[in-house]
Amino acid sequence: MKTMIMKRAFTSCFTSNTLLPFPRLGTNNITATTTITLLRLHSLSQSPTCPNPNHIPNHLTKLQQLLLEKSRVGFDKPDDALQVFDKMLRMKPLPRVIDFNQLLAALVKMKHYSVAVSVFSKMCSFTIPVNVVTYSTVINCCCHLKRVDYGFTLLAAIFKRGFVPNVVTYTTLLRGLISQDKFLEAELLFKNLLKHNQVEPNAVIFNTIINGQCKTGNTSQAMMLLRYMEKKGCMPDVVTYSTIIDSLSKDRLVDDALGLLAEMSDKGIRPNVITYSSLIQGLCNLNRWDDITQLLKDMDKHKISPDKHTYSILVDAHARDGKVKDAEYLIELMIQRGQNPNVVTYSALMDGYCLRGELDKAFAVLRTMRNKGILPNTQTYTILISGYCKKMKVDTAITLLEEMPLKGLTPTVETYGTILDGLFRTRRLDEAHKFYRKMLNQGLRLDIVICSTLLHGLCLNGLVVEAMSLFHKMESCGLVPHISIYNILIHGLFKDGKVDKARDLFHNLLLKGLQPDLKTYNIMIHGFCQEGLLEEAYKILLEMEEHNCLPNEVTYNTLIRGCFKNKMYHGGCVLIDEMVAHGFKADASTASMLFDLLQVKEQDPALLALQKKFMP
DNA sequence: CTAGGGTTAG
Repeated sequence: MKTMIMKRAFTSCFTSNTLLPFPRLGTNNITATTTITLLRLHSLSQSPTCPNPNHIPNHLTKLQQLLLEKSRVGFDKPDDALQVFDKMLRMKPLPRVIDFNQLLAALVKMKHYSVAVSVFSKMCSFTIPVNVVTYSTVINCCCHLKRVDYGFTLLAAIFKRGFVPNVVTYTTLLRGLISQDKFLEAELLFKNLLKHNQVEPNAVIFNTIINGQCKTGNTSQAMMLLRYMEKKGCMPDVVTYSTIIDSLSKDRLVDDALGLLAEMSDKGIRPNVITYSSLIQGLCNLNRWDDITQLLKDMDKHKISPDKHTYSILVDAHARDGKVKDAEYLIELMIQRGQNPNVVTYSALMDGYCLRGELDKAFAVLRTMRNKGILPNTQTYTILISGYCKKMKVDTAITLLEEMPLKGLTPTVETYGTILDGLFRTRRLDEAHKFYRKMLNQGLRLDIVICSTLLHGLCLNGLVVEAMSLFHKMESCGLVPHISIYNILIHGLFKDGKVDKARDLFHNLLLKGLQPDLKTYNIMIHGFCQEGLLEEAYKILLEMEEHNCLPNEVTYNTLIRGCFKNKMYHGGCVLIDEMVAHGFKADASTASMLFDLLQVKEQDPALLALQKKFMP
């Protein structure tokens, strides 16, 4: 009870009213035994095909063989495993713990987590001996079922029965916490485990925490933890390096990632296909094709074959870059090399066609998938729906949306977001409202992204009042508005002529400690310029410099046009000089405005000065 | 040697 963990465990124990038998989780449609399975099991257990029957002293070994075979090949369905389980229950003497554990492991392999949990529950009610391995396996199932709380209940049970949780048990729980976005709790638990010497940490537990740090955007801390484990004599392995390399690649710090690749190779840790795939993805995002070619050559040299992930990354990169033909070729290539493309691969290709607006081709990909027996999933549909919406073909998009449930697919907020965006952009407000209600009725929760879509759509259609009320609703729901949400609203308010409200909202975000971004400032400058409030616009320019948010080409052009529009020719001139000094150029719109001004005949000295300055 | 935990694709 000295440690955090113990406290935690026992708290969980008391908060959950059932310790044992284990609460049933989710649905498990375990049907009655089938004759066929029974017959197969029967023939297997008496099998003359056993390599050497004389070496099988009793039925336990046969069972072991069966289990080994099954955990290698996998049960065809959870029922099979349950058959084996029932058979095991009737054996005398009872099979060893290890055999039961193997059975659970086989279920985990099939991802039938809730079935595994109910088997465990039965084991408990039949008082079949279990050990810490059994518990760890079941904790893992709970974590996969997004019930880390039950995982901790089980940890309490481990203590209660006098078992000692080990590094695997804790690693499983840490991973469970991290997968539930509870990284801080995971980190705290980990620190306490080390502090109180509750575990002898190994690479896997470190890797789990490192992965959590990477997932929460703390790659530099992950790097520090890597150095720490080296210092403690726990050598990082290929997973440690791959995890950080992947994170660096996603942070666009591919050169640092390449540095780590060199480092691991120096230390004799061999990179694998995952390491290379992560790097290739990072390079793809930066369009560094030459480096990609080099890495593929390295892989070839080290006899590491690209797998379907590697190919899918490449297909996706080419497709997003508009090179759909190359993407098609890559798919051909991967098939030739025995890596079968799957739904992810084809969805990436389809996305490429959608981006190019080639919807017929995108739809053809869907047909190809069907011909190959690859089932399109929710994301496939969302990509296609988004493609149709972008082309303003919202009716086709709606048809696809309505087709989804017929295929057993459930639209996500993302799917609805795409449809709603399409409806707003085609000004079909009643339907937008209808689908919004439908989305909520399906139990889908609003998130920041869908809110941005809605706010943008409402503002686009001049419904700023409705947008503001949704904004307040968001805040009361505990959704923390991101700066881009403010950008949408401020822009909408200005467009609607509500300068005071726009100004208020801007000050509001400052009060909340939110940092305006370049877009915020540009929107403010644009809004003030439109209203002839040039001084306020200029003050924003000074403000952004103070806040280390340097103005860009858009900032200057907006302000310069604002000056000209308001006949402040001298100010415009000064700003043009300043802009040029910063290495920016007048954009098309400013240039054409300037060109028009050169034709104006007026006795304004500032205008004459301007004309003199810019007259060819 | 024998059961449980870790890294990659939209």
